[in-house]
Formats: sequence, structure tokens, C-alpha cells
Amino acid sequence: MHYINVLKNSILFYGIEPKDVNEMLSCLSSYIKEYKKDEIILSESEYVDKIGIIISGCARSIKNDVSGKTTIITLLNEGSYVGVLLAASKNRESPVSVQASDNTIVLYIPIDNVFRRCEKNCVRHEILTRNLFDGLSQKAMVLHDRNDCLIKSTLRDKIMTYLIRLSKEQNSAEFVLPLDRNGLSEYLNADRSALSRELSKMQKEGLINFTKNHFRLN
Amino acid sequence: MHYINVLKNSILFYGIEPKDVNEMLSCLSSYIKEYKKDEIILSESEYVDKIGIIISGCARSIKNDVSGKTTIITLLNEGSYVGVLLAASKNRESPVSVQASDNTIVLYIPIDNVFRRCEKNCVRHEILTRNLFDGLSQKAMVLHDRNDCLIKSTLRDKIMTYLIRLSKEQNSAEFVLPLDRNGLSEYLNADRSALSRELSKMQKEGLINFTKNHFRLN
DNA sequence: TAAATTTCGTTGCCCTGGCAACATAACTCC
DNA sequence: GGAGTTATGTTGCCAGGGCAACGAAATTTA
Repeated sequence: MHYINVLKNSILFYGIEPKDVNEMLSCLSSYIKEYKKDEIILSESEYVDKIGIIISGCARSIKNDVSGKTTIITLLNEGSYVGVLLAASKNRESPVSVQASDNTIVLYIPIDNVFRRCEKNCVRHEILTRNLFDGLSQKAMVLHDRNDCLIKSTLRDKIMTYLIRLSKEQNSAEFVLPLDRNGLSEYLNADRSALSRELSKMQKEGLINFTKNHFRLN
Repeated sequence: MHYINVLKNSILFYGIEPKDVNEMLSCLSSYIKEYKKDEIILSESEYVDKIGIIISGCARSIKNDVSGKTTIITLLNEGSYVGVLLAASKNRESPVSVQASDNTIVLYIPIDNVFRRCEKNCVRHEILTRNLFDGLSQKAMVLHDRNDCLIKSTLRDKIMTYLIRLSKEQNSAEFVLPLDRNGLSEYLNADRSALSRELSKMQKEGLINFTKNHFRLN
């Protein structure tokens, strides 16, 4: 089980002794499932009662809007959760589909088993629920952060909000932009060329400096 | 303790015998705090290690952007959580302030106590953590839903996304809009007059019908 | 019921930013 | 190194929608 290495570093099993992880997995009735590239891991409008963790491969959550256009919501990698947000709200159908971008292995844990505790391993269970809680709130924060950009009225404010956040995260007025221009434009829900135009303007006005993906706030 | 009535119907204590709630409250080392109208309940950039539940009064979460303009993020009522999202991510400072809109009473429960379980009441603790998880994911879904509107490129698509959601929630092509025009425009991050204009257009084109806050999708 | 206040629709003006088309780098493969 | 791709910047065009100002309903207060 080479994927133990992924799990013991995952946010779900963080703080749990690697040697205990195996035992817990069976205690939780977890199971794994494999998907081929492009296969659908989770369908829009499906109901979910288990949490998934990608132990190998990668995927993307996508969404089709009314007109049928596909939008990528999130990129999921090794260690990422699939459907945590949904697992809790059982009466809620999935707003997104998740599609494997590559051959992918997912570990599933029925959500009920995470909460139900067997007598013997109370402490580890406590860590587990707490970790799950952490992971969920992180996911929520990701949503919050994007909202924070999207609610700005001008493109410039969107950009600034994002850059300021990066600057804080990296603790410096100089920082690296983890997205390419196209990725950033999608994240901010803007046109790529308009983004480039605005970035150039902002640099001309001395607000920021950048070369390639290395930015600096002034 | 009249607020027991609020609590036993709250999402946190849902499914727990009202008679048990009192005992649990002391077991959890909960405590209450009162705030006067306009008083700050939670400050931006504060760190949080407890969850709050409004047991009387109401509040709003607000945010000051770079230019100092204040935006209302959420309205909080009796039974609403304060800072759940934050309580989990301890290393994360609050992105919003929460201000009492009225004289308000908040019940606090240290987050650690929610996870740490005393031997005697394991079952209730299990319900509690599950409820908390539910509540958190609901909050996340609220964020998701708003995102869903905001990422649309045109105002019309934003409106439609929102209306379709309402229609689904109310299980009918006819439904009531819970916001006034101004509220809707803020939610969709649009101009009120532009919103009115677009709604009128959509009605002229036969896409929707509405009188006052009663809408119908065609 | 009259006056005042709030809510909603309408419209003209004009700017932000989406779209398309093209130029330049930068990078990848033969 | 040349050809093909991909990432980024630039620019003209123009429409979507923000802004302001106004009028009409609707609701509240006196």
C-alpha cells in the first residue's frame, strides 16, 4: 500500500501516527476506487455520503451552466478532498462534477464512520474529526477568498485584492504569482487581454511592478 | 434561561433532547456575552478559538476594502453562527468584522470542548460534532452559491442563476424572491438600476414574469 | 388624508472591460 | 536551429452595465 505515504501526510490524518493509519482505515471501512483518465468521479446533482481523498492522480471539478458552457471550478491533486463539502449536507445534491484529469485512485470513507466512534480509538477519532473540520473550513476559506475578489466592482480592485492576499500569504511585498495569466483571468472572472491591459496600466502608474510571475506591491 | 428555546431548535443542538442541552452547555464550558447595538462582536484580523451562536438579537458581518468602503457580507439572526468557519482554522485571522445590529446576546463554546469528549456523553457529543459539521458545510454552500452567481459574465446570467436556484429551492417555477431589489443587486454585485433594466428586458422577452417579489420562470 | 420616506422602474450618458485580431516572446519537439 | 505551440502584451472596436437623475408606486408617519 504505497498510498499510505500520501495519507499520512494528508490533512485528514495529520497528527496521527503512520503506523495507526492502516488500522484506522479498516476501522473506518474505507475503500479505494480507481478511475481512468477523463472518467467521471462524481456527477453533478449526485448525492454524497462519503468523503474522498485522491491518493494518486489528479482531477478537476467542473460545472456546466445553463448554456452548456463548461467551467473549471477547482483543480484537485494528490491529497485533495473530493466531496467533503457535500458529504455533510446529505440533502444537498452536488453542484459540480468531478472528472479525472489522469488515471486516478480515490480513497473513500463513509462519512458516518468518521463521526461514529468505536471505544478503542477515541483519541485518534478526535484528531480525525478535528482534521476533517479543519479541511472543510479550509475549503470554505478558499471560496471566501475568491468571493472576496469577485465582489469588487472594477477589474483593478479584483486584481489588487488578489495580489494583496498573495503578498500577505508570502509575507512580503515581493511575491510569486502561482497562476499564469490565463489562470488568473479565469480566477478573477475576467478577460485575459483585459487583465494584461490593466496590469500594464497599474505598472505604468507605479502601483505594482512585475516581470513574468514575480510581482511587487508599492 | 429563555434562550434554551433558541438553542434546542438551533442547528448545533438539533436532535439533542432539550433536557440534555442544559447539562451539555456546562459540560462544554459555554458562556454568554451581551453586546449593545452597533458594538463589535468580532473584529477583522482577530483570531478565533470558539464558536458563537446568536441567541437573541441580530448582527451583520461587514468588510472594509482597501479604499475604506464598507460592504455587508452576511446578515446574522437568532440561531446563526458567528465565526464557525474561523474557529477551525486557528492560524487564520478573521476576514470580516461582525457588528451587532441590535442589542445581542451570543453564546460561546470553546471549539476544543466540542471535539474533546467526556466519557459520559459520547452519543450526544457525536451528534454535536456532526451538527457542527453540517452547519459549517451549510456556510460553505452559501459561499458556493453566491460564487455560482458571481462567476457568470453577464448580468442576465447572474440573475438567471439566482432565479433558477430559488425555483429549485421552492420546488416550483413560481416562487418568491426573498430580497428586495436593492438587496438582490448587492448580492449579485450589480447596480440596482441596471438590475431593474435587465429584469424588465427579460420580462419583455418572455423569459420570466414577475410582479413585485413574485416571480415565475418560463 | 396629506406629507414624508422608501422602493422600484426608466432613461441618457459614458466608461470599463469583453472580444477579436495581431505581434512577440518563450518553450517544446523534431 | 527551424517549425510549431503556448504564454503574454497591445490595440481598436463597441456593448454591457455603472452612474446619476427623475418619476411613479408603495409604505410609513403624522
